[in-house]
Amino acid sequence: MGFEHLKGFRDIFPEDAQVRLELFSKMEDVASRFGFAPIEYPSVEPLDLFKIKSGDELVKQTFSFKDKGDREVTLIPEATPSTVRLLTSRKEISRPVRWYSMPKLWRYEEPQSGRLREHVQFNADIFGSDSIYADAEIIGLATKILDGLGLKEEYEIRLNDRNLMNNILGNIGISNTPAALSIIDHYGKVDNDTLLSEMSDQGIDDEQAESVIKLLGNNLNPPDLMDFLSSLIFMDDKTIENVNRLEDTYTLLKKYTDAKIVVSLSTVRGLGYYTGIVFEGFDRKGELRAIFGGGRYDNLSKLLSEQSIPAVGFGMGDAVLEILLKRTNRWKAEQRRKKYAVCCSTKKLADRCIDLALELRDLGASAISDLNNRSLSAQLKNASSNDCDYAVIIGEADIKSGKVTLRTLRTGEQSQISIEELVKAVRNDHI
RNA sequence: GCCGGGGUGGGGUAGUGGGUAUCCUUGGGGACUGUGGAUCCCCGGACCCGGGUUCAAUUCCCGGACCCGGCCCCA
Repeated sequence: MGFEHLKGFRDIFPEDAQVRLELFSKMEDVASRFGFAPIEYPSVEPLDLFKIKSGDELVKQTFSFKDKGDREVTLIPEATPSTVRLLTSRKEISRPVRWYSMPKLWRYEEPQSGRLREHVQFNADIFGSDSIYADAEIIGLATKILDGLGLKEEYEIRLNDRNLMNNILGNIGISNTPAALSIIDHYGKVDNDTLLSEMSDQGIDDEQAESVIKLLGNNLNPPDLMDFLSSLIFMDDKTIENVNRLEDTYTLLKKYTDAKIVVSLSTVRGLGYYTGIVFEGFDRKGELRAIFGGGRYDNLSKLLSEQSIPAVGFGMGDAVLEILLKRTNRWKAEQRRKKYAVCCSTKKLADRCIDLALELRDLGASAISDLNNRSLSAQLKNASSNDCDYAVIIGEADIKSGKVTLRTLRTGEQSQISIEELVKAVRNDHI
């Protein structure tokens, strides 16, 4: 019998792991350029940390268990509560705070495309600013990451604002806002008749429901939002203010990216704790789940700590991103140091191979020598299947004159060069 | 939790109610007496698991786990 990974988990082999490593490193590089500092937190936390925010539905989908001290603990299903915990535990940190992390997250549910039971999520937050500059900066970070991956033409950003939606719904006469938002979130997944009956179940009359549905269908060019809304609903001062804020954020965001940006009034994000802007990134073909998503959550720190700290952040999971990169033929390793296989013609020279391999490694190259005392032809075969760029062959005759054979494996060309020349060439390759 | 689809060596496949389960590839070893990925030879490796029907199940039936996708939910 054999063992396999658990359902919804992944084994990742070198050909993918290498690309992932580079992907993560690019994300961190952009975050660092934006002045975001890395944090880490435990993979196991008290279950209560997540109950406070989201309640039973979330708890049902966690990998949770009782520890030996009879405490309810869980593999973390999201990054934000832990991040807020770190922030609120150190009151001297000067604000605004820009933090990022790349945790593994777990959710216990049926796996499907782009959603697994274990995934890695890039997560970034800004704490201590309630301005549109923070909103634009955090979305800008997400766009710079994707743009840096060459995806500028492949995705779009959908913007909306929770305050705006609350005011619109209020003006229409709908009081049960959370229920209405939850139904709005279904828009596009179910037909409009279903939406109508869902609203009806929540005590929203048909006229109100029709007014809402009329708002949802279009992805708007943000500058057109004011005219669009004015033509359909009553605009009080508050709503006008919300629209202006969203349009101003859009204007700022244009500084960061040329990617497509729309206002999508059906993008509300599921959970109730968002308090301002909400946003999601989608592939433009609309085939995949959200690439990233986030928003402003000014009340969460109060719930967890009694401190009131405005916050805006997003998460970007590895699963959907990987699918998108593969579909657009961008899933390949790029930066790789040159790899040398140091081979010898006879077993007697094996020790010389070790010496030369060590020297090449010191110079920053990747170098291997044979571990199994195999024939030269086997060593070369191995070099080729290990994806080496060059074979350095140490032969009996050559070594006496201080030379080796440098063979370019891709072309088969080879030449005799002195070890000094080799060292010089390798060094130049790795400056 | 629910629904649909799927399974033969590591990958890709042929085939069958009955005999040592086909072929390609990958992997390991060797030959070619110092140049690989060529050629030749050798070796390893599979019918998802359990139950049922049957003289006989990899094949038919049922169930389960797993994989792919969808629902629910979305962090």
